[in-house]
Amino acid sequence: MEYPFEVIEKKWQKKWQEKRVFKADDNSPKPKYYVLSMFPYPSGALHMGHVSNYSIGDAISRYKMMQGFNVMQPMGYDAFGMPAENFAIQHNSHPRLTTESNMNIMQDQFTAMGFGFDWDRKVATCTPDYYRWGQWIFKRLYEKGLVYKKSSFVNWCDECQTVLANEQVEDGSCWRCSSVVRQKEMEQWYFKITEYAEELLDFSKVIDWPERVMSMQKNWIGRSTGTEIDFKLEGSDEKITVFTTRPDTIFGVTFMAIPPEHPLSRRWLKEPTVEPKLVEFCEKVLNEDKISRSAEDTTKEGVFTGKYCINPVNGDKVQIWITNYVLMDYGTGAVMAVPAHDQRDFEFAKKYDIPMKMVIQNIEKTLVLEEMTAAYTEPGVLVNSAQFDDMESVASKTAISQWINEKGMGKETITYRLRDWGVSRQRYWGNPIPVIYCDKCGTVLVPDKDLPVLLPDNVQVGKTTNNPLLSVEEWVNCTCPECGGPARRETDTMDTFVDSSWYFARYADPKNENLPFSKEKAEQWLPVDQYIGGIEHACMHLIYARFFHKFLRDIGMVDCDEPFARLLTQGMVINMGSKMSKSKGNGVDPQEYIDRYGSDTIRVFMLFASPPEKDVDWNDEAVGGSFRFLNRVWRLIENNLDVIKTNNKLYNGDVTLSKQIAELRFSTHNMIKRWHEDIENKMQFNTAIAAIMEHLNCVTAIKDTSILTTDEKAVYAESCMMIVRLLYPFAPHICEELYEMTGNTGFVYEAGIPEFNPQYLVHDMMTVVVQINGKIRGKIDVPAGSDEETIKAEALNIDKIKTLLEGLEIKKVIVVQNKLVSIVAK
RNA sequence: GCGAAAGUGGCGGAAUUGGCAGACGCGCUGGACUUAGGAUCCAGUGGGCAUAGCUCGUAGGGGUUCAAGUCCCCUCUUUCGCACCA
Repeated sequence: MEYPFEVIEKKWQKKWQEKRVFKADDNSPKPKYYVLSMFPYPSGALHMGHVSNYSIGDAISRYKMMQGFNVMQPMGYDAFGMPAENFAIQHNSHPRLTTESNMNIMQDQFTAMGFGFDWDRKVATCTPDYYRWGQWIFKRLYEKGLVYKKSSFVNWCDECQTVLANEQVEDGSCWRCSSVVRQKEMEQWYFKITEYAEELLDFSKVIDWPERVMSMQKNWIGRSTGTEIDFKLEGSDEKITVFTTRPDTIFGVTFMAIPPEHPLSRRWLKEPTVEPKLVEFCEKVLNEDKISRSAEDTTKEGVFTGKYCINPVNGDKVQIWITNYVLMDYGTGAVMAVPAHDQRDFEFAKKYDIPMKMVIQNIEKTLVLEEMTAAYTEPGVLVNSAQFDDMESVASKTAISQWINEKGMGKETITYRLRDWGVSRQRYWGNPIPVIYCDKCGTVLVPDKDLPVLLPDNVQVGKTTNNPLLSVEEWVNCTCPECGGPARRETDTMDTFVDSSWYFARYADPKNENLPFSKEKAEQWLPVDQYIGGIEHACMHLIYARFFHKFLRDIGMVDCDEPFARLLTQGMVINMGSKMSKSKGNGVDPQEYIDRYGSDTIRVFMLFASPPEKDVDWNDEAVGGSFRFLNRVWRLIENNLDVIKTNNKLYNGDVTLSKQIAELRFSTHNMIKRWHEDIENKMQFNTAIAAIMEHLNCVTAIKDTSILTTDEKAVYAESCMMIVRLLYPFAPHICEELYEMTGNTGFVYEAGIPEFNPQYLVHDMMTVVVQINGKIRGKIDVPAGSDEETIKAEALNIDKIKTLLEGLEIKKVIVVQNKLVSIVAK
């Protein structure tokens, strides 16, 4: 017989809703606890990843409710984005319709899973009352000089007709349609996230983040200290600035390398005397896609420009080459090439027969320039470096850098790998950028009172090769807010990562019509105490959100430094060793299993299968195991209703119990202790559940309760009820039902959090292991707390030990109280 | 190449201020009850052997220690992140 999960899950979902159990109260006197799981993209169905993610969040949330916190666990939808638009194109529909219908379907699934979300705080990023405030924040960023527009080369997908972020390009192809991505020069709006690079590297204000995520972000931001050095162009006052981390090699520069995108390259290409092969080369490189151009095995190529610059430290004439291996958007976009001491420059110089100059000699003084087959990049002693000769190369870095600074030839500086965030997207289904272009007034921001710039519905999605919004003429054409003359709207929309960069703050004050959220509400609820989501967001969403939060702090909207105090990155749900995906055909639909076993079983399986940050391997048979476990709990309570009902809470603690029942009491309190530790310290729900299973085994070993005394029945009743209460965060529906069946009123969490009694965790007798030379040879039971001498004597008195020790000399005996005796004998 | 994490039964995974390796679950084997079992219950389940016991065993090799999955050194493998970042 299976327990009636279908009936009871519906029943309790309804009750929770009726009693507003998960409503986060703005006026509660209880301390707040904000649990947040990353909101989903409304794809139309919850997948196993969501179920796993939200089962973790819900377990934490309900645990905190038991502890008496005023818990806020909100949920919403990351509802803008390209998939909806592409789907609409294919099915000749409208993104708004499909998105709304998808959100409705998912809402039903959320309900069926019974997750404890406060739906009154729901946020859907595609609604005007949400995206209005994204536009508002865009304007605040702009006012602070953190938004700018520039032309640069970006990843462009012809098929999808939009710019792609770097992470959306896989092996040179579009992640969605697999067509080849090319580089296209476009005007784009950028957020100056680099302004916050230094602070984003500082994690001292987070409480608990995975080391892994922090190091990924540090790596991504890529702080690098070095020196900027100015090289004057020959016969001109104009200069070309390089960034180098190796000022110690400055005397060894033999050429200058710049990319085709460099302003000087672009200027020289337009000169009438330009060599055709230079133009040809630049065109070739610029048309190459970013991925293959930057691949490690790409051959280094270049063309000499015929121009020279002057090395400021020694007046050397330096050839300027346009090359394919220098990046325009890192450092200054120009590299001083030192072939003798940089492998890339070495390869290039060899290929084009450019001179080399050795300026660092190894300690043994055995380096010969003509015999080098690779650049010498190790530390050494400076040579050919004027007054710096004989200086140790590492120490010379500072000395040379200071000297350069004093002479006004350059300065020490810090460069980041992190680039400014390009937020323009040439697509329809996103947040309109609140900008108007006027022939007279130039770029004008839409006044606050006119926000939001509404996304029009009557757009011809997919019918144009330009921005879809261009097709809505009555929307594009507008009047200039400043001069009242004719003007045009910006037709790019914002990257959807902008929408998700502040949603956690909107949940604190979701209905606010005057601001994104009030300062008071933000102070009340932020930071998020526990954030849960996938590791794949480590370098994107989680950096963007920290950036936004710090900006919002700087304009006085929030007062904490970090948005997410604790972060848990949950693993993926995989099937037969690989990630579930449609293309692999190994996806598993949660709904099928909700129907078969109920949501409590799915939750228990997810949480029990492995620790939350590890991948969960989906296993049909093991799910059945979780179901069996819940059935065993159900039967235990159902079969013992009388004993539990009449004896629960009767136990007064100070009575004699049979050995078995004393052991049962130990098991109960041991379970409570382990449950607390596993959840509180390690968030290891798998071992917390294992502790409950072990205890269940202990309870079910008692077959006949009729022979028990009243006190023993009370202990038994407690041992049963504790299962119901401790299982609650993981399998809430069945626990609410069992709690009610056993004569309780209200909800399980209202009973508070069970605490163990340390008194019941003390055993009278302890088993001590006896080792001879490290091997276990026997065991003894001794009264707890026996002194070392007694234990030692007991151990040496075991017949078997005596036999084994015959003819041996005891060198040493180590006694560890309550644990073991280790005898060293020869 | 650089950086990080990890390697424990047939499987998912427990156990680290060093102290009985394999908790809990899946699977498997045998049994009970059954017309039946994808139900339930009981027993067993790391390998080997001369099987009341002994012995080997936490990727491999060395070391420290009375005692090592846990600490130290070396090697291998896997996963993830970054990858011409000057």
